[in-house]
Amino acid sequence: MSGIDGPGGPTDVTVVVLEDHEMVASALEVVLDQDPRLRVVGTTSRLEDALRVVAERSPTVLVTDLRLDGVEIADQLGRFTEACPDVRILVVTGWATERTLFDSLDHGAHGFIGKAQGLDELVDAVVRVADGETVVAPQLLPALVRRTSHRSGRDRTNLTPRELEVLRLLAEGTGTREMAAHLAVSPNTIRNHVRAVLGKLGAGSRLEAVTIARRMDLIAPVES
Amino acid sequence: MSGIDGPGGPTDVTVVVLEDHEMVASALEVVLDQDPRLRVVGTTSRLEDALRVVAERSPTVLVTDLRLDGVEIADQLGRFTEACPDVRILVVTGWATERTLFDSLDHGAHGFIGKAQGLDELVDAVVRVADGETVVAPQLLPALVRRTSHRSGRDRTNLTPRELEVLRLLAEGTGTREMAAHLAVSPNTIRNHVRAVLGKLGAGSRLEAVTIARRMDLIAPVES
DNA sequence: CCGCCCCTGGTCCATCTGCACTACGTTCCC
DNA sequence: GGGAACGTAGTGCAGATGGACCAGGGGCGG
Repeated sequence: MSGIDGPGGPTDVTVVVLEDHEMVASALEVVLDQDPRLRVVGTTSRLEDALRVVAERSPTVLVTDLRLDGVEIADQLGRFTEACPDVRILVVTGWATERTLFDSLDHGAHGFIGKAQGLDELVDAVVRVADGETVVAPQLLPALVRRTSHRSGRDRTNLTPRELEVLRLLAEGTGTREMAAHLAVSPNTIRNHVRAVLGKLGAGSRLEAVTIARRMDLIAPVES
Repeated sequence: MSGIDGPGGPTDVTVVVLEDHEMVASALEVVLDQDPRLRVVGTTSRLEDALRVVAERSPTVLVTDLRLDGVEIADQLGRFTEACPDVRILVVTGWATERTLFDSLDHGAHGFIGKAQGLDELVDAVVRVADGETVVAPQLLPALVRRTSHRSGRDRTNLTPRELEVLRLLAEGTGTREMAAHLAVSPNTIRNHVRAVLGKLGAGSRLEAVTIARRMDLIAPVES
């Protein structure tokens, strides 16, 4: 446990950076390390490495990007808090949407900013997150307010888990028959789920449903 | 026109950075500026700004990422060489595929590396591109070789322009009737095009065709 | 000039899909 | 206990789609 803060704020913040692109990870490391208050103790583009480093070094802050869709955001963040309960997580993503924001915040993130932000804001966010604040990119605040006020803004699609699953398979071009086999249910059931998805998304065809879902980022922009 | 090189290589390379994410752009600027051989004279996340700066400053090298699909890569690179015929272009992308590589190289890029590369390689690539070399990420060399040898590797799908157009519309969830209206042809014609696409891609449904096309990156991963 | 390829338009038919509606068992919560 | 939501499964039907063909017109290179 490195020192968190003196009476006047954080002084020696240790940071681990996890970012998909090695080049960007390294560049961020350089930038963060230039700030006298911050010390980068780990930089990687691989989740496993990051988990290991976090467990070993117990950094003050984990700066991580987001490469995954909803379910996996939860999983990813969960594994970090599991590896080191005290670590504070700042999500930095190029895919800043209401949904990724909420998913992150719901699953343990203490900060969330987009890559559209500048470096100053990044450093500032790291420091403030280390200091115990919860930091959210200003542009996304309206969404937050909207959510807390009349609690919609997000899951107004309210697809059931099963429907989401079917939707994801759809997005991969899976046919009815295959889906039925894959999920071990009757084709009729698949058709019902698909129907429900179409209805809830307001789509007129499977194809349209997938594009709508992609736009609402219910599914990752590019599948594996 | 800043000096290109003395007898021993480039000495004062001016660089303009264009990169989607402001944060990454700034970070790369910091990193590049740390190298004594390089001088960053412009950093932006907007194409128009980059074009203006390139026209005004005539930098040695333009470092740019790639956010667009094939057609627009050509357009983007073309506008830069138009703005400043002498500028050498290094493409740095997180979406490094054979197709983006070839499209870039075919349309005036002098270097192409992925964001999976490290900072050293980035700096090295900038210097070498400035020095007159053509730099390609090592991992992508096999693709290059494959192409130059038996000249396939790429357009073995050989979709016709019209078919590509239909495919792109398909990817946006457009229905047969809409496509017919949009392209001002008969629905029958659309169906023939779709059929041809399915055949050439080996797809069994429109949905599958779209995902296959996405994987072959015939279409952009996320549409506007 | 002839052939090849592309865009266009069309037909026939079996199957799939979208739409509507019913139904049963389970789980969870009031 | 009862209701709501969910997953499962089914039926029926009109229209869309995939598969297999054919054919004319235009452009382009041999």
